[in-house]
Amino acid sequence: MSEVRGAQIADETVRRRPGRPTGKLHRRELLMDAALALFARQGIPSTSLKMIADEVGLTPAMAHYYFNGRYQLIDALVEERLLPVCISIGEAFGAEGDDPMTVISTFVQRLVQATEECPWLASLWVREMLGEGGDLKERVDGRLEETVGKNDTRRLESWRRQNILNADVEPAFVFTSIMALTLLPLAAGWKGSDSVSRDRLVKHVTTLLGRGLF
Amino acid sequence: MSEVRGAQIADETVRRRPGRPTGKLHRRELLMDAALALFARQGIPSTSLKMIADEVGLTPAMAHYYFNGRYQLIDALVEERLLPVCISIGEAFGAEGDDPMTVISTFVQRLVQATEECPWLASLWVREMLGEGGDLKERVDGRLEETVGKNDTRRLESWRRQNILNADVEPAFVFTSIMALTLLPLAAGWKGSDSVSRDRLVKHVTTLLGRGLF
Amino acid sequence: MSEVRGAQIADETVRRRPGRPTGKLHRRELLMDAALALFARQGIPSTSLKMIADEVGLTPAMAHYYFNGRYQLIDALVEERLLPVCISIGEAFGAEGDDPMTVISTFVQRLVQATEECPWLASLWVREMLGEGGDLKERVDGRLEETVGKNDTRRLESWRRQNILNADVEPAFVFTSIMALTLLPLAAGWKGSDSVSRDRLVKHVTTLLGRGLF
Amino acid sequence: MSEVRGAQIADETVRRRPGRPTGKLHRRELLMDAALALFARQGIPSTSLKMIADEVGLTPAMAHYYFNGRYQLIDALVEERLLPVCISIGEAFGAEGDDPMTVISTFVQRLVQATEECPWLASLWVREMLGEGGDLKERVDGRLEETVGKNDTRRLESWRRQNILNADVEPAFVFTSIMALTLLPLAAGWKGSDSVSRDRLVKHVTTLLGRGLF
DNA sequence: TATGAATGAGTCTTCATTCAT
DNA sequence: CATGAATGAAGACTCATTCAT
Repeated sequence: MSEVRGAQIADETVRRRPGRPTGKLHRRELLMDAALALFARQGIPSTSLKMIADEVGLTPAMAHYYFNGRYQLIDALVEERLLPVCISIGEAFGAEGDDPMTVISTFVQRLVQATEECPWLASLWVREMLGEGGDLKERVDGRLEETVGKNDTRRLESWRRQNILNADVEPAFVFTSIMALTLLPLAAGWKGSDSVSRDRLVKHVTTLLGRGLF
Repeated sequence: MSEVRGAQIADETVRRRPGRPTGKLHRRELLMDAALALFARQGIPSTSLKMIADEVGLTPAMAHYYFNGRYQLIDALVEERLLPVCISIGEAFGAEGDDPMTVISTFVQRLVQATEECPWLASLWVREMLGEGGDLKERVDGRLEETVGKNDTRRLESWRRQNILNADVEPAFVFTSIMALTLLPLAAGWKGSDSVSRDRLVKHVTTLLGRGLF
Repeated sequence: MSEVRGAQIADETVRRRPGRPTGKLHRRELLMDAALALFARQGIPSTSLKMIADEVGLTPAMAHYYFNGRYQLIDALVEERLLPVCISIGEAFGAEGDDPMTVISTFVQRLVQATEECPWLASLWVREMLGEGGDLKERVDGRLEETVGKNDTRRLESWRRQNILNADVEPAFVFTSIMALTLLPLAAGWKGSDSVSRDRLVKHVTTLLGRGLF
Repeated sequence: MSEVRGAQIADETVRRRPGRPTGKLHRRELLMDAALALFARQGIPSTSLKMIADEVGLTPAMAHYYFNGRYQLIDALVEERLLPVCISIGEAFGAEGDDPMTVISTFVQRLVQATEECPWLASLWVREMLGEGGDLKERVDGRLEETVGKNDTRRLESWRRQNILNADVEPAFVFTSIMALTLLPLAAGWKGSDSVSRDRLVKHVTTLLGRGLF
């Protein structure tokens, strides 16, 4: 999953310029890291620019300077952090020719692995991508529809036509079910930091889905 | 499910005192109704006391007066609205002697039905009961542990011992999986207002769980 | 010119309720008085809500409380202070049957008299009603057009048709000329506080206009 | 009117140094042009250094660098742009031996012509040279007094002694009246860009003054 | 009980200015 | 020369809370 560039960018910058550990890029990325961490922990509306700036040792005015406003900071997070991960994960649904179980299993695996580099992913998705007023939903939904969304519906439609899907299963809920089963435990307090726990989650989810869906 | 007292409380109050349709109790309940609706729609941190008061045609000062502060308003919501519903639903896990599938099926059914009277339930749970800084988690978690929580773990432990649970399924994730599969679609934009859609969701979830878990 | 209610409103309130010198109405009017004074002296954009509030011994938050924002404070000033004066003065142009010189003379007289009760009038008009981005222009222009504006153009048109106007005089500039001759000296540093100076200004302007226009 | 150096300075600079079209002098003049345009359109207090710099494609830091601060930028505008125009126009009042009508007529004509090269003149004068807190008044007033002001008062005093002035006309208001009649229409929305309109304004004003004053 | 008034802290944002590079 | 970075002060506005009435 090399496409997923998360908090690494900043460190790479540092590595490339060992003598200037506080370049503009660096601080920008640090701010985004802090923002994601705080957003995931406290929710977006409870997190002020000052909190984010404090985390990096900057003034709120500087946080504003880098992003031209709180709103644009969120925009930047979506564009540079959230969307790349989502698209990278979503590609699992686009791969051709695989049998349903492999598709879903790969997807879940990628999803769980992504949360290793992006610990904020689960919490952010669950808290801000649902409902109507979510700060992220409006921004992400449209963007994802263009890329990933089409694969979902196409795949599911194809499975439904081939009667692969269990009769009592609602196609419209399948994708949500996968996301729910995978992300909710991660978003909850559960600290699945070690890879063993992570693997267990993957197995748990794929088992449930494999037996339940098909 | 007579134990589930949602928005009805207020009306009952009115019925009990037909001559004073705007008594203190009534207003208190109206405020809680408005608070729950707004909390579910916008999230708790984005909802000010003024918004809640406006919704009912009261002043923010009165909203404060009735609950002695915003914090205590949330306390009251938990105590008088959220916990009763949760306990009522959770009892499905406590009933003796049923086979696993019936227990879960009943639970899911109750859960979905509860969202009919309490449309705020799913959104509130998903948004504010996860992570660490959730406004509700700290308040609800302890209280639920005392009552419902024990049943969960006891039941799951018993199933595990009897080897009823699928080997690849993680007992610690079972309860979360049920909640996730049921509440996430409800919390998402999906408008499952009619009973048909509701029934389809129940069938979808129970099918997934029935085949997947056991 | 009894219709012109300026800073008096507040005092009337006080007079009516001698025991409560700090009622809401009172403070609101005091704030508007202070705002007009500061706006006239420093210009609208240079005057912060804090300055206005300080003048009355209130916090900026209270100034906001009374008017729901700086923008709305200006709205209130226009509606409750500026427009009433303008309309009252403008009626001089609407009176029927007078000969041109009397019309203009009355108008100038009213205008000058109005600045006695509303010392802010001249400065505010000259500084904020000209150009394009004026804070007042957009608000006042439309509102005045409905009432006073029609009289202007009708009268001027009628004079032009009767060949009363001097041939070298541009009808489109007549109204502006009257305003300019009267208000600019008042807006400039000149302190025409005593009635003698005021009368001299009226005589000066009417002479210039009387001989020049007709 | 070769003394009036407006936006031309910059181009002359370029012409003088064909090889360096973006020298320091050039940029300085460009900044002053932009400042004058914005000051005239929006008023001085509403115009930030950033806006001015943006207009020329420079950074605010550079704008600061060229003038050592916002305050000094305004100083430079007065010294290098505003005063030269004012003095050049004012000389009309200093010329010896002309009859009153010629003096005034020449003055008005120069004034109107000056606004052709300096479209900011009228707006700036009307908005910032009146009242007490005007950003320009304090700077310009003293400087003009030394040069032009003396002519004014001397001429007017001499006219008054010769009983040339109309009895009902106030000598102290004469100069203000001329400025008001000429600049106010120009400062208002009226777009007198074509020379025809300009000539009509000159004729209108001189007629009014000629018949009214003497 | 109920409200308008009041406050102080905190929100985001803008600004002129400074400074190291 | 020129700029990006940084700051502190100030801007308007919101909020939960308090209090006198």
